[in-house]
Amino acid sequence: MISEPQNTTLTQRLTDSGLRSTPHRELVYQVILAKRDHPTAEEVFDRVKAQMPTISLATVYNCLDALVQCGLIKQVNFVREPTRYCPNLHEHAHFHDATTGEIHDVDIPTDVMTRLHSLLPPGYTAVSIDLSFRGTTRTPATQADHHN
Amino acid sequence: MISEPQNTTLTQRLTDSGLRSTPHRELVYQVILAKRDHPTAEEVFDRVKAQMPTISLATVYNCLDALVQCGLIKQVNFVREPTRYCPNLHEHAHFHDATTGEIHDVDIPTDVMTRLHSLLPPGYTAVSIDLSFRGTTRTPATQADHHN
DNA sequence: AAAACGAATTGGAATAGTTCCAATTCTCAC
DNA sequence: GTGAGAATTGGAACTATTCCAATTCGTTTT
Repeated sequence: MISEPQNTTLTQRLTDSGLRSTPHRELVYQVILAKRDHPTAEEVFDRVKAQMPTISLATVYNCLDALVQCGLIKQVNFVREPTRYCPNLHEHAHFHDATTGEIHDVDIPTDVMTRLHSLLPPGYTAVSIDLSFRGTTRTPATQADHHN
Repeated sequence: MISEPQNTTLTQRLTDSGLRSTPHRELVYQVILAKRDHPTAEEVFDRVKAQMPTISLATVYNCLDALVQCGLIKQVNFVREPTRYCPNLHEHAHFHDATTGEIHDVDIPTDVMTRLHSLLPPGYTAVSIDLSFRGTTRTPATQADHHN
């Protein structure tokens, strides 16, 4: 069930950043990949503990930092919420549903990305762009609400 | 030195949101307007204390919340940094200079705003958009670095 | 103007999220 | 297998924020 190429990428990326590939880091990464949501460090901790009960929260933070450092995951944060982690490396934005608390990925076309970069005054160079929406999704109440 | 119309706006906005205009809230707002930066609650607290030494941090948080609620200031947050507050009500983005730690406002033209909204899937309604860049500004080193 | 009511403020305690640290364990290179 | 350096651990420390009960303040009612 463990896909070889992904681990290769992981190891590759880690060593590229001068970091070691360790079982802990691999598991943390796997757990984040497994469920395409945006867990907090605490949530990652819980999920990882299921498979590696001895791991400590400090190590989870450490692993997450390592993965962020080597570019395999990204940190996302919303106002007064704990930091969340996201394995989607596509350029994308986040939509934070104020009602359900859910976070959805929203693709951003390249041209929009380019346009955003072009808004910066001369001399400014952005290494990352963070775009997040907050709002609501249509409640499928009066419609056919058949899927959950 | 206190501009009358601004206070009127403040009072207006507060009462519109069912909140009272109080000396504390007025001062907090003034202090944020006075310096066009992006202070944390703690920084606001320090600045306010200079003029009103008895105010408590809890009250500062309360006042900031009130001002956010009535739409006079906005919360901004960056990864693993305390929440910052911003009196610029224009649609704008933030550029976080990774080197200096400074935060600069970046205007966003209406058409870009519109374009961003249009990226959302049907049924999604965004009440706010949060756009922030992280990067560096050109170090005026080899150039004429005459202004500080 | 006094009383009464609700909102705002206060200080301190509590909580949440994250980082730090010293001791231990692990991994890799030799 | 030994040594050096990196990773992990648990717990304490720290920072940011919220909560709470008591008090104060402003308005409105009378």
